[in-house]
Amino acid sequence: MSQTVDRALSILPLLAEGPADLGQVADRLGVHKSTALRLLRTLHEHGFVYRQSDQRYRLGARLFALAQEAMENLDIREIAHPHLVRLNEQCGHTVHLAVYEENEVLYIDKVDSRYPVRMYSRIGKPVAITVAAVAKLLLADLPEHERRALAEKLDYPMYTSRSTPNPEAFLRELAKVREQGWATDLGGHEESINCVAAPIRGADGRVVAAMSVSAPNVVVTGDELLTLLPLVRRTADAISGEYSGRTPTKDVV
Amino acid sequence: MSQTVDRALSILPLLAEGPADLGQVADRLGVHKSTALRLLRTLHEHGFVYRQSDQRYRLGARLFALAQEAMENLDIREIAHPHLVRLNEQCGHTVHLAVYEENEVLYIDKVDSRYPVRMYSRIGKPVAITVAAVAKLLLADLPEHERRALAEKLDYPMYTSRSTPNPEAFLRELAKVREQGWATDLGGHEESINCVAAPIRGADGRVVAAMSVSAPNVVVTGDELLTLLPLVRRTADAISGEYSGRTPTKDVV
DNA sequence: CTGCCGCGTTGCGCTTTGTGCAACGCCCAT
DNA sequence: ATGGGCGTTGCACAAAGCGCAACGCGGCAG
Repeated sequence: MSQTVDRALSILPLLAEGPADLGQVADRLGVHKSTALRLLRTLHEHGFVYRQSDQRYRLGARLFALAQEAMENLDIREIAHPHLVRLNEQCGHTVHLAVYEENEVLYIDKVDSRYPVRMYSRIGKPVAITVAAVAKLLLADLPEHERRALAEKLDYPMYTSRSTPNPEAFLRELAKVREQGWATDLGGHEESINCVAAPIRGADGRVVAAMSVSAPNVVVTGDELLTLLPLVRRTADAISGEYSGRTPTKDVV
Repeated sequence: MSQTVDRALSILPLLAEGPADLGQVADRLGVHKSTALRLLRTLHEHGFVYRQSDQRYRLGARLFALAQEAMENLDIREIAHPHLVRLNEQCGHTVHLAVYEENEVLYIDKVDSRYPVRMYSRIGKPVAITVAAVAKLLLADLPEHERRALAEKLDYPMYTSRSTPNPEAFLRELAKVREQGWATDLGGHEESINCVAAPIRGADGRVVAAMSVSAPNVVVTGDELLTLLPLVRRTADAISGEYSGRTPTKDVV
């Protein structure tokens, strides 16, 4: 809607691919060099862009800072974290927390079996939305038409022979998940990894996040993992309770 | 320089503090609501901003994607990674890679003793610049006046009794580090953690990154850790060699 | 040593673009 | 019912961002 801002923002993904000099930026934006210069300068002032010694531009540190900060201010994440840790202590496996946002599913927290590590490494990268157990839960809760529309336009990469192959199968799976209130991924993403997941709901009953426990086949079989389901669901419900018990309006300071 | 972009970018840090509604954004920007709306819309189209169910805006997933992508495209990181892994295999301790950028030091890679994990959790957060061994190396290489100016304006938090207390001590430490070509942090950040670090240099001899090995006191004493210094330096030199051997211009595709 | 080329940079006149205003519609709370 | 708060829209005005052309600088080649 705003041309200038639009152009400026378009620079960022472009630089994400790698450093570029003024001319390259101007060309790829389809604007005059002087225009690109002004935009880059503005981005620079805000620290979104950095000028390395060879004069080329690359993305700046401010971007990381923002991503980091945004992450830490997610309410659900904050509330859920201690629960995830406790679940991890109880079962020993990797625990994930994920949210849905505009056609993507993001991991926003992780507790690994060894010790707590936020798996930022996954953030931003498209999660395997067609197979991940948490993704199924999040998508299963979308309104009918939105769910259908999304299913149609997704890609269905066959990570393994058990990956969801097409929109029809996916929608069927989502219906099932919606019905039963939990989800699994049995080797659909990586042959030897199984997951069980449960939804976290807000006060209105809508699914606001999903959590899962993952373990490799060699440690526990899919069936054994399923015995953890009650525990996972209980944890998810505890988080749901705490989340929806919150005061709905929370001031921004 | 560009008012519109300037305003739009100012929205992002503001939202990083927490979700905000249109009125709040407009107020804090000092612009009319309709203006704020247009800016937010543009940000939204680019996925930098997300509208949650209560209509309030928060930072969007695209931000994470960008931070992630930028990270992965850092040349040094790519080149260094296998070396870090090998060093980790040899000594078993945690290995870090860090760069300096506009008054901050960022970790850009990590190999933990257990298994490889990118410590993105640290990214964006200010590294303990006054005590970290890698920070000393990176700052020691700055031009005299810049180094001095930076040292003056830094804070000197006393993480432990061995933390660098003030600018004078810091500049002395940097001079020493500059001289000897390596650095340590002996319990300056956390009482029981020691690090040894070595610089990675570009073709022109400037320090482009620094790497370190960290281990808790209980595993190896500071003195024992120092015996690893030759290995660390050799690794750093190997990375330097490979890095500066590169073709200087690298096309952006 | 000198002249050329490529690059980033600057100042400027034109007009597109972003701006603030005021009015509207919606929802919630009274 | 009714009022207030909020997001949203259309519009007229002028500010702002735009591309152009010219400049300065450094590196490379003749």
